[in-house]
Amino acid sequence: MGNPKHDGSSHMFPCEHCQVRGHTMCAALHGDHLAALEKMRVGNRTVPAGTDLFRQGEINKEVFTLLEGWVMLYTLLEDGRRQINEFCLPGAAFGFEVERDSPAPYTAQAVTDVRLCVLPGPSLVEFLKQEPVMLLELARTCGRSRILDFQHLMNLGRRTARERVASLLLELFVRVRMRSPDVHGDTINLPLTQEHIGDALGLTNIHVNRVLRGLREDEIVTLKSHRLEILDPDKLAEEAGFDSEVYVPYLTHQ
Amino acid sequence: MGNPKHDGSSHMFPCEHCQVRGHTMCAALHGDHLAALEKMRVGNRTVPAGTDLFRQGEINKEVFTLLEGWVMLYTLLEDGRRQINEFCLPGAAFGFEVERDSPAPYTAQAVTDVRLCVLPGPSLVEFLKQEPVMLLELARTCGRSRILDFQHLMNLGRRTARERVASLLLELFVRVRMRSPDVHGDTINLPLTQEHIGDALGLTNIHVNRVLRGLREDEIVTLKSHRLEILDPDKLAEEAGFDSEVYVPYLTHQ
DNA sequence: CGCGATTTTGATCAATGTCAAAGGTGGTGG
DNA sequence: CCACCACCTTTGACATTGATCAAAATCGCG
Repeated sequence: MGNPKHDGSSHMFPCEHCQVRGHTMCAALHGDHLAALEKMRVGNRTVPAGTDLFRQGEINKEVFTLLEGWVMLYTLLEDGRRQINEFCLPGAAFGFEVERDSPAPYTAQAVTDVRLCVLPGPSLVEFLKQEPVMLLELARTCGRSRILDFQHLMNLGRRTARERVASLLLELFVRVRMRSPDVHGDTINLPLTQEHIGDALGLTNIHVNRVLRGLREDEIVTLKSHRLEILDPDKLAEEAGFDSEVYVPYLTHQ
Repeated sequence: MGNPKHDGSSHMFPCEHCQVRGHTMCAALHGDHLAALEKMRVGNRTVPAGTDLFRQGEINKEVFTLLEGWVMLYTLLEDGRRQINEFCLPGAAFGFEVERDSPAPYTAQAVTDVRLCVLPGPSLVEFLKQEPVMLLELARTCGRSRILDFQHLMNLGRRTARERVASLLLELFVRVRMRSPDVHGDTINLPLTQEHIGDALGLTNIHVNRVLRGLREDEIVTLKSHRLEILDPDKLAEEAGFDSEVYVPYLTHQ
């Protein structure tokens, strides 16, 4: 776990060339407006897996946009129980301070090595007031995330362990695939441990393991050395109780 | 369950006199700006307990602001399992269509008799583009709601039944109390059945009942005929694992 | 008073957690 | 290039929480 590498000269990464801009609220900006945002940037940052971007209970004033890699947002109880609230994929933004000067109620930690774009929160808020279209996109994105949260509440509250695992794997498969529409096939990289999966689904890593074995034996999915392969998409969707009609639209951007 | 009573003449309820405006995104508006919003209003609406405002799977184009009573947002699985995602209290807004022309992924239903302010969604979106401060407040409110969602994810994923019940009761007590700062005392109206509580917490109504008995026997809270009395606030907070420092700020508006 | 909805209690069961320990795997330094 | 180590996965035996099934008691309301 090394130190973050910081790129001071932010003009080295012009927003014009940003690989994920189309998936972010920045997509709304062009020309001078985009240039103004670019001037505001703290810069890009690269951190190794395991790094905390900010911690539960501490004040955070930076807004991050994930360029590459996976980040997770989680909450801890005092005795160490962990709930992973969200897995962030490239294009996702996080770190907005919704309540001024309040400590962050969750931790953001890099799951893999990660590359981020960093903006100063307070300046961004001022900027957004001048750019209602971008602000609207932020609000929409937040709304979409809440729909995903609802899906996860359903997972935790009312689904069996097997349904939860199926649902999460399918969700992640769809989300990863939607970011790279030109790639096809039934396999993706999934840089999570079984403990990550358990902490997102309210299960122990041990039980996740047993469920994964079941899904493998039934030839629905396999998960081996961070590769997720979907053997039977229809059966998986059925196991997950995943209503594609309703939920896929909300997985697109995020 | 009667029909909704609709008030056609929206000028009968000027926004100036709105009881909950201070708790909503409308708080940002004054003078002509507020008048413009008022002109847009469909009007106020009164519906009896049990009415669906909109249903999962159907398109909804109205944005509701709750003026009086309780509303719940829930998601159903095909076999009838229900997850209540949120209890809305006066001042809460819901019904925004975050994904254009997509079916609502959850149902909004009145828990009690309810009075609402109704705005046409598409016009509101256009209006918000002209009112960045109000739009910012909308985004902030959505962000705050997500923090609550995270709290609920922790409930469902990592807390025991007793902790969940304690946490929900404390949350609702605080939220109800914060809306009427001049009222004091250790008792509030809680118009939920034990089945509502179970469906919000991923428990059966039967188990909720047993947990409530435990909390009553330990002289922590009593819940009888829709009155919630907090006998021992400190013990309750301890049972709930509720970190007031961190979470109370996010309960204020919503 | 009577009916449907809700609460309450008891007995039993199943899903998932806990504890323990044995394999694997990948990465690092000698 | 190998050996070691930390971390992760896998499996088994057993414990526990909360679900399920059944039924009685109570409540609110017309």
